[in-house]
Amino acid sequence: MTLSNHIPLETVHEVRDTCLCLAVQRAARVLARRFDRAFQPFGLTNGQFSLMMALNGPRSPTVGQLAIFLAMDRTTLTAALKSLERRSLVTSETDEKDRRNRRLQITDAGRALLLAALPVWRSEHAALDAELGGDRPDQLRTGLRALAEGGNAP
Amino acid sequence: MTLSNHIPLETVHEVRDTCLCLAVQRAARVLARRFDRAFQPFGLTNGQFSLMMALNGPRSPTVGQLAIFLAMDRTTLTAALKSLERRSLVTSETDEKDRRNRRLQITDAGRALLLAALPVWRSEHAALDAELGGDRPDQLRTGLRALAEGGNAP
DNA sequence: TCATATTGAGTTGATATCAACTTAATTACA
DNA sequence: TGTAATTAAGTTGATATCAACTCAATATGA
Repeated sequence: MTLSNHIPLETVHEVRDTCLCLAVQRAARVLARRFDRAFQPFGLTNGQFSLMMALNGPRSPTVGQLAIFLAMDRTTLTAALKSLERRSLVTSETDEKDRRNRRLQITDAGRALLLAALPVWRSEHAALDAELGGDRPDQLRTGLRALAEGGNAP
Repeated sequence: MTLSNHIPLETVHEVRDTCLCLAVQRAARVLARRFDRAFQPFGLTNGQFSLMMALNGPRSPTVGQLAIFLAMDRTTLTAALKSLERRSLVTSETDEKDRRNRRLQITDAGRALLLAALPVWRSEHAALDAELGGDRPDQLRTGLRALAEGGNAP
């Protein structure tokens, strides 16, 4: 190691201890694994659960609208939808008012699967809240919302 | 839509507003994009920046140790290392004391690239801290650490 | 109306993610 | 010592992620 381009340990620790990007990626991996495993008996991932839940609103969202809601790149969503459509859990149809739009719907089978997974989400999430304890869950929700809203336009 | 398996809007909103997993995934995507773009001039992603920074400690970590630190699956890390080794930013060698272990090192070229990217990390992160304002950055760090420590064993 | 700009969505290519499984080295204990 | 259990790491296959680019439909303005 040349001294000329050495990086002081202080700096290494600064990044490790303060970088919100690193902290969020770590937490995201831990929670993704945790909920993926919880939903595994239903053949769902945490992302598929969130996606399908978002299709239960009063309006049929477009790909773009759903991508913004999930703070996800549109093209990532296109790929994710492919496997859900293949499994007939979600369908889509061209919006006849504006044929550029694709309106997404959850199917009865999708809704049934989601309903079956819901109690698992509730208990897993209650356990998580309890583990964090006190104000932390709400503080996290507030902070994470601010992070996501700070730039959910891919 | 059959009424028999309808999901009440209340439930949809409950998941949308309280699910920490969804909130973390959203924030993770937003921050990953933000830092990926900031590091783009250096040909680095946020993950590569964090990974390489972690190789600047006093000890040469093994694949497994680094995976635990990043709360990442070991096999994901194997794949990530492949492209960094191909670019000669990172090297590895078998630990002769225990030949199952692979010890990872950052190269001079890797350290130079990291040093060049460091000011960008500092300014981007300072901007982020400022956008969040007040206690939020520290509250987030505390909460995210608790989330990650709650289960960083893949 | 017609040409241009804008918008919504998809494809391609690269990397990221993890489960399930395999291989190799070491440790434990009979 | 020798065999079984454990540990570290890798491979394969599926999905996730996004940048760069393309295509089609709609909107805008001369």
